[in-house]
Amino acid sequence: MQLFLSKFRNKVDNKGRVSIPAQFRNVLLKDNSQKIFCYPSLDAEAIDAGGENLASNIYELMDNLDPYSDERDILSTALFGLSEELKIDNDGRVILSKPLIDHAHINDEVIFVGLGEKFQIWEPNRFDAYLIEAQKKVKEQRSLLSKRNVGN
Amino acid sequence: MQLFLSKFRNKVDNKGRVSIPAQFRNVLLKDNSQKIFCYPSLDAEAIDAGGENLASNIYELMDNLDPYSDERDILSTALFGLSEELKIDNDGRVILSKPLIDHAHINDEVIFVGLGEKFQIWEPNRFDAYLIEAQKKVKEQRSLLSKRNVGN
DNA sequence: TGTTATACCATGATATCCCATAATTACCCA
DNA sequence: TGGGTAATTATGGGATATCATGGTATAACA
Repeated sequence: MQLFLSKFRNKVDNKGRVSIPAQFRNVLLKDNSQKIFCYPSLDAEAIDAGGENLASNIYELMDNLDPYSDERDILSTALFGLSEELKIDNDGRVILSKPLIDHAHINDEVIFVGLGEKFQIWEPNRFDAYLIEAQKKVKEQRSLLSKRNVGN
Repeated sequence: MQLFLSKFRNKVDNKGRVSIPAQFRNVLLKDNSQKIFCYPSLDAEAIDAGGENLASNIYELMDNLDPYSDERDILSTALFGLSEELKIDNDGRVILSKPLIDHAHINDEVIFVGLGEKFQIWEPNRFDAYLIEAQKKVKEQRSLLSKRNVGN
């Protein structure tokens, strides 16, 4: 499978349309997708997205549950109920739904971030803040590591 | 598209009519249904619904139970006794029956939630409460769910 | 006859399709 | 290598189709 890599900043026009970066579209095509599968990210105020491959991963999770159990209904409410398949139009654009926009606090611009088998869609400022936090954590980890090294 | 995905909020007009979301209608068409098969949800104050596919799955499930078992009696009463087939009119609407409305405490608006092979119809406020619980459960179980993925 | 369900029509909002354009990138060949 | 040409891309706008929803008229019914 080809991976989603790198990041791109695109505009949301006044009809709510956003271009999927061409590089990502190419990955999706290899995955046989004319649509993207998305859901609100569990850990971040961002949208998780991908092609058939990502979708079927989620479907497989559900297949392991008893079809008529309470547990399955509850999990599929959160997984299927909050997921969406967005059609990619002839110009390579999608329209993000209101719930997804709200979850990620998206305005008139977004950042697409490749994460390998999936990608995320962020409001640019929030993504920057997230990056800074992430880098801070990396540095903390590193200083912990180097302290151990001092002992040698 | 063949699974019920995402959620939609629609109005119930003063004749009791509700539009089935177009996306769901498309799934039903693939399933050859001009009607929806509904019954009061066993574990929730909501309506379970789907097309031919759901109906036949439930028949099948019933067939596999011992004809004289309590389990079968209870299930067949709970499901078939209370299940209904609602005609979809030319504008894509159905009229919910009084018992279904009562079970789900529906007023003048509903939420349609896709759960994969079926969907549910909720009174919006009750759904919101249920969704919060569902999200909590997904987060709890996430490590379990994602461990299965590691194998890939 | 009054009541309820069904078919039909109207409308505003939204989504979808198609085309235009400017900017960028890929390509080719001297 | 350079420079010009052709594709690709992101983005905007207008026209058309679809959708949810309300209303009216007709048919079934009891």
